[in-house]
Amino acid sequence: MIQDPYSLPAEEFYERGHTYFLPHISIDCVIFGFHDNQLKVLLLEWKDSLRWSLPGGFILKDEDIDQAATTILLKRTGLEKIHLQQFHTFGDPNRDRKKHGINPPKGSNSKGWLMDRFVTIGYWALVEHSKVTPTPDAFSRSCSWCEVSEVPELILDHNLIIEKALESLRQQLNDYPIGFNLLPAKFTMPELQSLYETILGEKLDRRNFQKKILSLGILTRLNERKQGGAHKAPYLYKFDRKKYQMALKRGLSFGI
Amino acid sequence: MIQDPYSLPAEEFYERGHTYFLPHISIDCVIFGFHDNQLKVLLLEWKDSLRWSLPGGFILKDEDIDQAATTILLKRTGLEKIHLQQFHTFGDPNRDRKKHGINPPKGSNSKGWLMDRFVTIGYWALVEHSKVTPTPDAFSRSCSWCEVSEVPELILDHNLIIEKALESLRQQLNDYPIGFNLLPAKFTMPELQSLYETILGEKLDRRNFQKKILSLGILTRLNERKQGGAHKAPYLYKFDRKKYQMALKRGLSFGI
DNA sequence: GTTTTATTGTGTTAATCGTACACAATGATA
DNA sequence: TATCATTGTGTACGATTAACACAATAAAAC
Repeated sequence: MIQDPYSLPAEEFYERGHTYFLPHISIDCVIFGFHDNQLKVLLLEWKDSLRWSLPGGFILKDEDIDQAATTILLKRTGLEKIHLQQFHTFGDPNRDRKKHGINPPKGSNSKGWLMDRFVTIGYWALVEHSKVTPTPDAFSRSCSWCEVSEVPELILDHNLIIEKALESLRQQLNDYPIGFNLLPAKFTMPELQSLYETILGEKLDRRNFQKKILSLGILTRLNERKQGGAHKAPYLYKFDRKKYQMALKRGLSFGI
Repeated sequence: MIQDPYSLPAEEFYERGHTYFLPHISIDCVIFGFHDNQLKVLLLEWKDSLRWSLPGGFILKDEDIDQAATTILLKRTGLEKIHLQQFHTFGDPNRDRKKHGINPPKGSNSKGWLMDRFVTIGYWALVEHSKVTPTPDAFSRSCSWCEVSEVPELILDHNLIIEKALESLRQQLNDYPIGFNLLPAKFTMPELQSLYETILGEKLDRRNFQKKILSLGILTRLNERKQGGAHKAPYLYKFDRKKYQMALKRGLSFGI
């Protein structure tokens, strides 16, 4: 028994995965990034080049499910500390590759464990786009960012999973200041506003937005401005974890 | 193969359950009721009389997980149409009866499927207390209501599951008008307010509460008053599903 | 270099919403 | 018949949100 079954070649993973993992249970991750004023998700392109799917994985027989999700995130992005959120478990009995006409790799047993019905636990994650190294898994030829509104048809119910993840993300963005996880350490107010507008899908008033965000008292304005863009250079801000902790104690009222 | 494995005697269920259900996956239900101005949950007392647990069950190999939860609800309450909400999946590897010193029934195989590690999908449900017929399962001697703040120590992480369910319920109660599911068809404003106060754990102003609730435009005041109590008889109201649908379309702003 | 342009930084006003609060009406009880 | 606890209703104030205007600035155009 080796330590990391994900390092196995695809054929062996397919034939022997069931000795490592809980059967019938998987994890799927909707990994959000923000780039060029667009909200993107990380997708895998299969080696047969005809199918796309969400990054996913399985749960070791003695592994915590959050830990399993963290491992998947690390493998696909190279990042360790990631804002991670379980949001829904999908249990339609048609979540079954056989029923969707997905065949096992050539030469493999067509009754392999991967061809069973799976209940999948959905997680979404927020990552800083520029820090991610998209890395395909053993079954994929590529791993790449895709704008949320341009996601192609994915296997099984993965399109539905993205929809539900977005819904949950919008909800959370309204209740907690989690948007910073999608931006670099230093960012401008217009960048933050654009992020909110993109995710929530509505235009916001520039002045009221700034007032609201600053009133939370969790940002520090730096003595730097973002140079390079055309027009007036905006200030840079950073998210202040200490201020955030203090604000939490006295009760943080959010809602954009 | 019979149709309903839950009808099996406990011993047979224990020995042969794995032929019907997905392994390593369970469902646990936090069933909320409101009575005597108290929020209650339905608990099972085991036949050995020393342990308590949440009502739960398993997923048939070709069954939808929401359907599986609905079946559990029906078995324990006798009710069919129930407001049901999946809220979290619990996947600590220590969710394992062996690790918690829980023994299988006497004479049974100590390596039975029920002794494995389980990932459990948590649902909460809102029911009308007076309509429920609490019904124990094959492993339990009783099924009864327990005030939320007086829940005894339960098996595994079931106390944690209740905590998380409550958290999710409070959140939802703030976002959607779901409280009516806990009351009879006809109810008074003081009853509804008491329900909100109990779940949210705070006193509310009587007049502002009424204003807010009525402004939603989803209640109909009946030409009846609730007789019998001491003091002035309050009006009866009913939740109006049609008005609710219309309100949803024009955007329902909630938040108590 | 000067002008133009799009964008940033900031503050004021009006409208809305939430909170605090008072008094008359009612039904049972004393 | 008087008392009491509770219900039904309305108003005033403060806080929050939404709408809106103008000066400052950095790059680009001329």
